[in-house]
Amino acid sequence: MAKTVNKVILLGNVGKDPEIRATAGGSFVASFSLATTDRSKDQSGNWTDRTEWHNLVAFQRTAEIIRDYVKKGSKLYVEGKIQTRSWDDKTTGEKKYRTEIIVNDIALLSGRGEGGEGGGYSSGSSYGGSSNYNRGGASSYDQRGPGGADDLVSSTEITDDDIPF
Amino acid sequence: MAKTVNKVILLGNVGKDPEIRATAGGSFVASFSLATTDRSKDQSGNWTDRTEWHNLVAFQRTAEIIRDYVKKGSKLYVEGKIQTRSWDDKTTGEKKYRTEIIVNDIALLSGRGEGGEGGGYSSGSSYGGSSNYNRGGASSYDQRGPGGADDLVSSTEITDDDIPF
Amino acid sequence: MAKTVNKVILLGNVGKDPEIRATAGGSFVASFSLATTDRSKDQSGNWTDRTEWHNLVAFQRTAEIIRDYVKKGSKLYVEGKIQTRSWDDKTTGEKKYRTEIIVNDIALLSGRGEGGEGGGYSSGSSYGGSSNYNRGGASSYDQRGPGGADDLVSSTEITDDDIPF
Amino acid sequence: MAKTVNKVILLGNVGKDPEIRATAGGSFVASFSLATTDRSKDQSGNWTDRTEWHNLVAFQRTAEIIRDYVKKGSKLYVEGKIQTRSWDDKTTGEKKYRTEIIVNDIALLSGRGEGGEGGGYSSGSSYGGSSNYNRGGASSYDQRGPGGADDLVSSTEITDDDIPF
DNA sequence: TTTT
DNA sequence: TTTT
Repeated sequence: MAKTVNKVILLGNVGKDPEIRATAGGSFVASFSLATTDRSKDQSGNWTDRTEWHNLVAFQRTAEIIRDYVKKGSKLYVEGKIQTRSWDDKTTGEKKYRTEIIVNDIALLSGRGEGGEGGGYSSGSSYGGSSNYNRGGASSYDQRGPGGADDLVSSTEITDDDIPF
Repeated sequence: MAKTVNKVILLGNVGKDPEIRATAGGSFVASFSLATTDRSKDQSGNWTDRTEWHNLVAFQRTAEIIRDYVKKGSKLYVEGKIQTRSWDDKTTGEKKYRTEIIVNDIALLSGRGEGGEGGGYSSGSSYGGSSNYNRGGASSYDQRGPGGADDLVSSTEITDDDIPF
Repeated sequence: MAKTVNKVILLGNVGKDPEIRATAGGSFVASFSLATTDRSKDQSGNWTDRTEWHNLVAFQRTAEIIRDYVKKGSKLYVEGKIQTRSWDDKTTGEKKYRTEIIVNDIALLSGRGEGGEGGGYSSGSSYGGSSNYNRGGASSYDQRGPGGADDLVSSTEITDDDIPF
Repeated sequence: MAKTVNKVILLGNVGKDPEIRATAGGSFVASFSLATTDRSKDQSGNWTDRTEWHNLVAFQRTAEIIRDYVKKGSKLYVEGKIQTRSWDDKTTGEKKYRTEIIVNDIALLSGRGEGGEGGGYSSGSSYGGSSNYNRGGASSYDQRGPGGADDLVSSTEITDDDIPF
């Protein structure tokens, strides 16, 4: 039973390709930004748009789905909670804050091919970074057994059945 | 019609008496903090609580209701949206950020008398600050006509009809 | 200020082309169904999908947007509230209930061309029904002045600027 | 990952003491109604209140908390989803529908002693029905070991430590 | 059937 | 800085 509630619902577009890190324990963390746009009237009575950028962080299975299917421009529905981390800046000694949305669940609203100028869902390219992972890799969410991700890359035609959710 | 969604739902307790400011135009702004508590398992598998402090800002009529009925300890349901303001620190020149919840609607969950060690809903005390307002003052939400706030303070018994919502 | 909260958030697909009715006062009402799908484990531990059909009702400007841009298959984000109407069945005398979602806001998640086997967003066809209106007509939400909807139909290439939201 | 969203947020008052049933497997089901009130303007421009009654159903641990702590008049925050069951009426043969909110989580907003004219949280009374359970009974959520519910009833003073959440 |  |  909840004693308090801290709930966020966002629907917007991803600003850049997500950054994926692996933890020592082999789990994944995805970080990315999401833009929402508010239309409101200014003092002069004119409608103006204000874009809000949210810092999102996702873990584990959700991070893997993001790694594999979310890229710059993707339209996403997100449920999560607000969390603010604070630390003391090493140089200035100042208290610093960063507010992030801890993602609980997402719904992908961009079809394949939509949502970004980059490659498709399985680009096969690799950054080569040590703890930087790339979409298109095998996901623990993919439970099709041997063949898994390779099939995803090599199949001549990708059907809906190839998408593991 | 919305193109994007930026929605926050919070239920928690107010950390301090809200700060109320008046704008040049005679409108009100209420600023206050709200605590939510998350229970999660740490690495050792023990349940630990983490308290999250949210910075809330409310305007106009909602600010007046907050001025009049919300105080330290009040339990509150809040709907709003996330907004991050940024500015350049004058001394260090650094970019600074502050994330706030812009309040759209609230529901007061503390009965009168609950939610704080301080006085009741109409303390009658005054800070004397130039643009700092105190609960118990006349509210534009109070539409009882002449007598308004004074009656609220002087009446021997406050009934439900005295609460303007 | 709210005393209670009755809030619904849905994201799903429209089951049929919406029905549009006009009120005596010249306002519009849109009725349509929206499907959401729940994945849960049955008694045997197998994942099963259950589709839930929601009856949605929208009014005024939102109804017009739905008339003009929503059709069978459209993916939609909806905010609203739950409302149950009841009446006595004329033949059996029984009390009957119908629960509907009163739509407050929507976000269209299907691009143009997506979301339905039917015509595009501006079919130009007409049912001819007395109080049955068709997408593609001039909308009070369309504020492009003279030319409005006709341009929408006749233009050789529809750009984003043609979509009035 | 979600493909669709079906989410309900309610904050209101419980209409009657919840009904608790036990399943053959020893699990619990709680059924109760919750009222929300909408204030809207009627045709004449007057504010009118409309009370909406929601049928809620909770399972397992949540059902036990409801059994033990929720009663007529309790103020409750609820998260859940909409579900409509249908069946064929045995006598008339008609299709019948009942829309219910399947409860995922609750937050109790009535303090002990608040929210109902009836007894306290541990009335100790029993209906005697075979599959009808009463608040105050032993809960699997209560992990105080031997003594459990009896202690709850017989203790001269109930402290916060007696509440298992 | 609740609540204020 | 809240609350239980």
